[in-house]
Amino acid sequence: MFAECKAAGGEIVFTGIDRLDIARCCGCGQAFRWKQTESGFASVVAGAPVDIFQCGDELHISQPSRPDMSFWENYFDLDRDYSAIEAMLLDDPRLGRCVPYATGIRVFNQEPFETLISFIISANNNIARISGIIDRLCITAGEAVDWRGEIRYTFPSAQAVAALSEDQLRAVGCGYRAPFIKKTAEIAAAGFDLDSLRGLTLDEARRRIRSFPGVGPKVADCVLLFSLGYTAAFPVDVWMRRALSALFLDGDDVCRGSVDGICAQLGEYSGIIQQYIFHYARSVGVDLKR
DNA sequence: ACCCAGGGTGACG
DNA sequence: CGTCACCATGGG
Repeated sequence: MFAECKAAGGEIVFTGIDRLDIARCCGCGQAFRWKQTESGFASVVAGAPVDIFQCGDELHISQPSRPDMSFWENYFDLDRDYSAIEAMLLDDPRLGRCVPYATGIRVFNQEPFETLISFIISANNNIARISGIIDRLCITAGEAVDWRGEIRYTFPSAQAVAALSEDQLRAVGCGYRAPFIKKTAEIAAAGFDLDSLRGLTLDEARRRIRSFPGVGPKVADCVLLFSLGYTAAFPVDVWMRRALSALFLDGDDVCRGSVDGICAQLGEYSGIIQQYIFHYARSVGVDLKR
């Protein structure tokens, strides 16, 4: 939620934002291409370079093309009442414990193809290395764009990724995921419209997106949550496994049924709540015992 | 040398 | 349905 938005001189400013920690958002593992600068963060989104910085409850966005407020409002999920979500979490001591570690997080609405490829790369991998692989992929297959004398690279199109050989994908560090990425890009380039997955039931969207090679339950939910608007999608990785075990299962191992039960309890925003739990787990560390 | 990281696939019961 | 070895890679 925000109070006001104005555009002037190629800059957009959202003011009066309740609950935003942009550094936390950019570094929490939902997006891999926001780079820290002296004053804020820099990236390339939708083919155009962008610089952002936060000052108190203001978010400043600079880009060369015409400002598009509604795009960024949606991208940063600014039109959602996160203070209400946090209030709900604070009602439950198990979830309330996560809030201090994660307040200000927002679930971005990113570009579907970029998110799909990024999270195929994320499988059995760590965040630092995922970012490096994606950077090299963009340099190899993306388009160079100039921004105030600095060269940045767009995330490559499905066609551009599909045109790479498996060896080229291995050369940027994809490893054994190279054939998955190539085949997935080929399917997307052949006309599989990821936006057609919007508005389905969650289970149906899951079923369809898992037809891409390299996309299992966890990657599917990441793409649905981080790029296709499914706020109930609930990715469970090793960190979530630890946190759910400690917070909800009295130390027992997580199984599929227990996750379904927890999600039903958390409700339609379980995916957003997942971000709070995930960030708590990563902040507190492996030592979630008790 | 070993373990781990925002896991998925295929083979086998 | 569930389990399990295997898959590249780099950092701790």
